[in-house]
Amino acid sequence: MRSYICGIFSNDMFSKSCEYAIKAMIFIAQKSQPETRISIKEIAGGIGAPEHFIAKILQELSRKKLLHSIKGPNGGFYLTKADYKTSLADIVKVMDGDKIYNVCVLGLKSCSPKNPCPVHDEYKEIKKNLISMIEKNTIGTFNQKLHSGKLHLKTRN
Amino acid sequence: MRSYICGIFSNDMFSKSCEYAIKAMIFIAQKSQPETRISIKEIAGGIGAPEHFIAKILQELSRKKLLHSIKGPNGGFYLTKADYKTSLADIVKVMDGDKIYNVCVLGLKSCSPKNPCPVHDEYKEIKKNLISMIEKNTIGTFNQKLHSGKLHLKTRN
DNA sequence: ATATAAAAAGACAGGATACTCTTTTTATAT
DNA sequence: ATATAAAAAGAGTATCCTGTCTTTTTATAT
Ligand code: FES
Ligand code: FES
Repeated sequence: MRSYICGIFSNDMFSKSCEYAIKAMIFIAQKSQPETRISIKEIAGGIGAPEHFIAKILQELSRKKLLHSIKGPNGGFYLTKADYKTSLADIVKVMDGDKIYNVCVLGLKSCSPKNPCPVHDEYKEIKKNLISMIEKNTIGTFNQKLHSGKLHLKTRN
Repeated sequence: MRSYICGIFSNDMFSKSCEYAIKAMIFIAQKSQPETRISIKEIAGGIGAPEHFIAKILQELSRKKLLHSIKGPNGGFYLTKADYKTSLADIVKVMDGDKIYNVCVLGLKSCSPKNPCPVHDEYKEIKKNLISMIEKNTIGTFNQKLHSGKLHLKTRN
């Protein structure tokens, strides 16, 4: 058995970058009042991610307008009201592209009913649910749940 | 956006090794009559995998008794009747371990209701379906479908 | 204007998966 | 017994994600 730690099946469901991106968005939503800015250091500590690594990710999210930032003293990251409508799917697409919609679980060039791999039919429904889930859930909905106090963001339990 | 090709979400659902393992098992089941042996070369060609790479994978599957092999002239790989009962879950466990049962999609140390990450509840049902799917589907069931002629194994369409 | 604080950007190191190449072992046929 | 064919095993390479470090840019406060 390979020692590689895997996700749903063999790999992580999300890339590490994508995991951190989702957690960071949720953390910022939770911590920031509208227009309050949070620093990279605070975010990194809050979600248990390497500081310089999460910095890169925040830059990417910022470039794609999923969050906003201001440089200089008292600067930092923040979300606008509109940003709370960002879905998990939006984040995943920014971090890893839209492969989710056409990737075959067995590695065929593309997933389609015309060229189905052996597990295509079995996976079809699951895939639909997965996509529906990440499209429906937004940062705002997670934020509400977090305030109920039972959810965790840090890697180490 | 990173150029990394991803699976369900960001990563491949299965590792490449696991994909090849599943395809190889299905291919062998399809090609071999009981006790007929198939060579590495034939398997590699049949599923579109690198020859020496699939060799390693077949060795691993063989060590774990998911398939059988004989060395020497006229040697090769084959499946016994019992081997047809191998489930996708069995293969995944051999190739990548049983992380599927306790990995958190957001990278927490473990997935549990006591320490839920923000997407835990949304993911719970999907995870159940995924696990159920790979546990129910066996090499034998795929083999029957393959013989209907519409399924594909090779990476390139 | 200057110092400062914070993000943005660039370059680099580590580790794991994916893949290749070579040698060894073993069973078969002659 | 010997040659041969095929899997088993070992060693090494490439690529990519992950993570670290340093420098640059920019906005703020004094
Ligand atoms: S073709 Fe493989 S999952 Fe659709
Ligand atoms: S705790 Fe994250 S998926 Fe269960």
